[in-house]
This record gives sequence, structure tokens and C-alpha cells, in this order.
Amino acid sequence: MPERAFTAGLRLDRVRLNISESTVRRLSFYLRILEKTGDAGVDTLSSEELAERTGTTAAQVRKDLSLFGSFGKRGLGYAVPQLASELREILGLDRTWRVALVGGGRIGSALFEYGGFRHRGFEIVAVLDADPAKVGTIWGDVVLSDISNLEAVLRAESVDIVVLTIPAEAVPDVLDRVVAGGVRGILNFAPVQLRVPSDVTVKDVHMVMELEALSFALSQTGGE
Amino acid sequence: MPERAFTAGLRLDRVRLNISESTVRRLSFYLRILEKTGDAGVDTLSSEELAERTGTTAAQVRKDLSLFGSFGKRGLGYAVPQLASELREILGLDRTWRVALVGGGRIGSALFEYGGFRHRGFEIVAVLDADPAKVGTIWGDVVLSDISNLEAVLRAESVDIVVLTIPAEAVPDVLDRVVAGGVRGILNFAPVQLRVPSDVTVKDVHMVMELEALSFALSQTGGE
DNA sequence: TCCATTCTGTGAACGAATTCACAAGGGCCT
DNA sequence: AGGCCCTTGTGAATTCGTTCACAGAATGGA
Repeated sequence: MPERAFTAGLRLDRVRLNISESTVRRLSFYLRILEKTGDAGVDTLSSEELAERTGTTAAQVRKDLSLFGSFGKRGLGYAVPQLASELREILGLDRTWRVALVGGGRIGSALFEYGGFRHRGFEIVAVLDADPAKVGTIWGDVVLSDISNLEAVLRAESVDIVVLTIPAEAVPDVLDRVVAGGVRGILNFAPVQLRVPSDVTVKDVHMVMELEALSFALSQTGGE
Repeated sequence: MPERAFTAGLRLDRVRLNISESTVRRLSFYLRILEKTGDAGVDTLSSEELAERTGTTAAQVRKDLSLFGSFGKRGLGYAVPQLASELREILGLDRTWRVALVGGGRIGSALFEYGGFRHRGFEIVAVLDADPAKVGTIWGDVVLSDISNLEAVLRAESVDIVVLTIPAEAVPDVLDRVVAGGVRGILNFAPVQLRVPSDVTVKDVHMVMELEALSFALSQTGGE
């Protein structure tokens, strides 16, 4: 039983219940919109407006939020900064996450140089690669480590999340060692199924599969 | 009514029926496994084995495939090269798709240098950016074009699919022009909802949202 | 040839997620 | 203060996707 403090609106009794992946993804999207409109000086948003900007329905927005509490005012809508702050807390974004980049190739380096992660509280504290020519090179404020020290680096840097951008064939070995290093969150770019213990969460980014899904869609409607 | 020729096993009557996004994503994954095991010399695979390697269930595999035809042999399983070829056709991968990269920043250049797309039949035939300093530079075998010529380039190169890696604020304008350029498939990396006509298909890759979903998952189980 | 074994293909059952529809709360104007 | 309008929060209904369970096809062995 968790004993952590939540804000008044949060429903402790429901927090542990099945929240679907799609709900979480939408929450993340709602938060983005709230931050954007908040910056633009808007202070209230209805479920309808939120739905329109995120490509869903007003009922869906209200249902998603209702899983965590009552954050709106009937007749009025949602207070933008307040709801944003609730969502940040729900999503666990009221802290910094320590991220290691495992794989320093094309994708890995693009993610590193792309500042978008750090701005949202994901700090890259280590980069690892198997290529001896890369080991020791300086990436921004971190020195690239040899992947043979993986477990040690993960523990020394208290890494929470690993971003895996290694070739498929290297996955089984590296994955075991990531888990052994105590990491319980993995963002996986390799086009293989990661087999992990149940206390480890994996999210996949499969760009080629998305392209193939586009190919399918175009083939369906195309030809005329 | 489509009049195109399909192989014997394909069910013309069902091809247009609702195939869910999850089914398509799995088909793409099955294909990968088939190609990998085919290269390893395996010539037959059961739904059970396919399921294990893709992280789903045997029933799911059979159901997915049954939406398009009967490709297996009872008591035996699926012939690897044959099923791979069927899936390639179903997914529309029996041709080359012409892709334009719109946005030549971090992500865009990483995707360009990453060879994984071309190997699967997605050929990058144009790269466009708004930065005058980049226009005219040579990327592999293409010259980077000014985004002000967007529609013209898309038409001249017969672009099928656009990969959008531009900042969120540039999206509304560029998106309209992508659609005006006749493109009906978009792989979107910008963290905004794309509003497009119904004959245009969009697939999103939202890496930061995936990270936030990880943050949520870790917050749920963490703390003890 | 016949039986035992294996694994597919698929209706039916189930469960999860979305949408509907409306009662109740809140603000504003007169 | 009262009435009107607006928008939330949420059970109920519906739709969609997954899992179950088994009949039927293919193979190999006796």
C-alpha cells in the first residue's frame, strides 16, 4: 500500500487500477496542449477544446481525467495551470529522470543532440557504446563509456531509464545486463521483442514498422 | 471496387474491411521475424513460434493472418518464404515508396543517415528545409531543397510519403502544403495533432510521449 | 489403410476501451 | 435571489479487439 502524499484531487484508491496505455499517451498529449495554451495566456480550457487539439473526443478527455480525480469546474472547464500541474504529478514528471543512452550510433547521437528530452525532465547522464573508437569521446557534458562497464555505469549514475539504440543482434546480451544494472524502464528502438521481468517496463519506438503501416494504408486506398 | 490482381490466398472481399492498427503493426513484426528466420534457413514456423518471437499469442497470430487468407498448413505451420511474400504484398512492400524528408534538423538528418529505411523499400528522394544555409548542400545522393518549393518538389519527385521532422509551430503551414503537393502518407515526428483530409494517413512517432509513459509506469510501481 | 498426433482456421465468448446521454454543479445576468 | 446556460463527471450502452475452444486438415507411423 502506497503512503505517498498526493494532492487533494487525486484518487489514491484508483491510482493503482488499470490505466490503459492509450489513456497515458493521451494524458501526456493533454499536458503538452495545456502548457502550450498556458504560455499563450489562456487560463481555462473545456474538454471539448482539449479534445479538438489532441484529436480525440470531449467524452474521452473527461473519462481519462476522471480516472484520477475531478479537476474541472462544471459550466466552466479546466483551469489550465492547475490541470497541467496535476497531470505532471500523475505522469511522474514532477522530478528529473536519469537516462542512459545505450548505443551511440545514428539514432543514439540524434537523440542526444536533440534537446527535447532534457527540457522535459529527462537528463542524459551516460552514453555507452561498444566501439572502442568512440569510447572516451566527449558528448556535451558526458564522456562516452565502454559498454563492457554497463552495469557499473548504470548503478554509479543511478540510471532510471535506458534508451536502447543498438542493433537487433546485440539486444539479448545487453538487455540482460541493463536489467541486471537495476534499470526498470526501457525505451527500445531495436526492432525486436524485449523479454524482461514483469517489474521492468518497455516502450517501443519502431519507426520502420510505422512506415510499413503507412505503406499498408496507401496500398489499401491507392490505385485509383 | 479494386480490380488489382492478388495472389490466390488473398481474400479480395475482406481486404477493404476494418483492419485494426494493431493488426497491421503485428503483421509488420511477423514479416521481420519471417525474414530473419528464413535467412537462418528455417523453412517452417508455427503460429506458436511466431507468437513467441513477437510477444503475442498463437491465437492472435492466426486471427491476424486469417483476415487476409489461409496461408498455413494444418498440422505443420507456415512456410516461411511463402508467408513472408504474402505479407510483403499485403503490406504493400512489393514496390518502392518515394519518401521526402521535410525538416533537415537533428532528427531528420539522423533518419537520413540511418540506412534502415532504404533497405526496406523506402527511398528518400528529397530533403527540404527552411534554413537558407542548408539549402543546396548535398546529402548522399540528393540536394537539399528550399521548403518554399515544397509542392513543386513533391510533385516533381512523385513523392508518396513525407516524413515530417519540423518544429511544432511550423506544422500548420507546411502540412497544408504537403497535402496540396498530393502526398497521402505522413510519418509525423512533431508533437502536435495533424489535421488532414480523410484520404491522407498519418502515423505518429512521439518519442517524448513514450518517455512520459515510462515515467508514469515507473512512478506507479516505484517508491518501495 | 487406419489411427494418433499436430497445428490451422474460425465462430463464439469474453473483456477492454470508447461513446452516449444525462443528472448535477457552477457561473452570470437580470 | 432566481433562472438560464454551459460544462463536468459518470453509469450504461456500444463497439472493438483478444482469447477460447474445437472441428477439420495434413502428416507420419504401424
